Amino acid sequence: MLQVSYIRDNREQVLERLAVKNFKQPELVNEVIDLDDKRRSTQTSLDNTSAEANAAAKQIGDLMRNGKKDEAETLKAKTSAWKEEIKKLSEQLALVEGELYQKLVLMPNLPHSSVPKGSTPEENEIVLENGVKPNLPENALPHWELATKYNLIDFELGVKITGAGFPVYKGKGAKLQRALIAFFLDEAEKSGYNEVMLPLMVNEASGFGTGQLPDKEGQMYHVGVDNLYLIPTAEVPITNLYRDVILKGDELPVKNTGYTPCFRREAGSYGAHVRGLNRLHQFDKVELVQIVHPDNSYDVIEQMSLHVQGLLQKLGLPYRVLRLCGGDMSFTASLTYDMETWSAAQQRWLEVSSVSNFESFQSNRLKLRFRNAEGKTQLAHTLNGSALALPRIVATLLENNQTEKGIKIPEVLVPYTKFEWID
RNA sequence: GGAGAGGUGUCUGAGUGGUCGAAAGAGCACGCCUGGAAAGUGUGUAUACUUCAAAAGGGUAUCGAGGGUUCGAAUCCCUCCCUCUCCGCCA
Repeated sequence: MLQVSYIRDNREQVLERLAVKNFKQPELVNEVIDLDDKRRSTQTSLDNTSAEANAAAKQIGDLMRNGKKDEAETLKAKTSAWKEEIKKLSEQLALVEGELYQKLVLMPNLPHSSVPKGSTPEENEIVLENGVKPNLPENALPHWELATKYNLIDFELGVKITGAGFPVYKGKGAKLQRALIAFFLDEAEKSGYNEVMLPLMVNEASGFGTGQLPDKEGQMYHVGVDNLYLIPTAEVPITNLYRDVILKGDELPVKNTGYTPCFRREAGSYGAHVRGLNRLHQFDKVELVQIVHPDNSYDVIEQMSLHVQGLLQKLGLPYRVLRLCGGDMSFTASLTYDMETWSAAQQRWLEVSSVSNFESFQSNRLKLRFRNAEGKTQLAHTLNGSALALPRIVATLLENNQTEKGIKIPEVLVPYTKFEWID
């Protein structure tokens, strides 16, 4: 959520930057400012009236104590007008605040100046491409066939016990999952992240805090009896750890990492592109979250991008980094890098990580602040990134490393898998 | 799930209708003291809004959340949430 004060002070710039995101309702900017004017004037009237009523109440108390009952009664008689006024103004204020909030949550975050204008994925900027795409033989198999051939993943069994999109990993397939999780967590720790293990369900307040609610409710699984949501990403519980928190200046940066399964309903996505591991309802992911000083957040996003790239390099996977264009970015981000690996058998790029700077868009809603050098509270910047999401890594690993004699495990993973080949 | 107790500031904890944004202590910050530290001592120490104000400061709201009673609510009433203790169940 954007700060109203920022919108007020930077009206033209806000309009310009919203245009980069192809925002369709620029009129909201003026509406928000108007509503805020109304909010302020109503608040002022309410405050003034309350001040009068408070003064009278205090006076009545004094009169009673001094035995001047008659005077107290006279004054009492006058208070009903204030009470009515206060009630009316409070209702008005609640109404205006509600309207203002409704408009404000419709406004996306402002893109960073480096974000290219554009509306389709084709307009994303390719920042760099790294690694060698393997030349697979004619008869190379896509990962879902390899998974079956080597008895690594059973999609049918998942359907039987749960439904489509809930794969069952078996034998070396299961071990590979565990190895990747441990590898990613160890690498994060080396980069200074503190590991946390978290609830996989969150309450409504947390859903609001990171912006999944109210709009994206349909993307999460909801446990009705207890009104809890299965997390779509570890970002939700990790970031909400800091909801309503004021950090000391020297506590920044906060660097947390966590492994969790992620649950996404992905309603309406079917077809060839979601075959196998390409898109699932439940998948595993290691997430990085940082809370930083606003001055540093753009340095930090570069560091996070390098961390993710390091993982892909160590795994020997060809990848590219995209700077997302305004139209392809998420609602909440100011700048996003997507990392994609080359899936050699499918002959397409698969997104395996997304690293974003949210500036104060999330922290405003979370009320995540820190005490700055002047001792004042100030909204912190938040960033997060996957490092990494497992399924597509597994997909490209299986496809790209397939040989006549089996699938070769990358060297860095062998200490974790304890086997070098899937055969 | 049953029975009971309770939710106050960074923490402990007082406060049962007005003088309470809230005692006291601890912690923390700054200063004095000291060769240095401890002890001692002094001051300060919530958040948000503000078309009051240059600032100091002032006003308003907030004592789990939301409603209500009252001229006036941390304090009384109602609803909800949460925590603790005992019993039951259980990895």
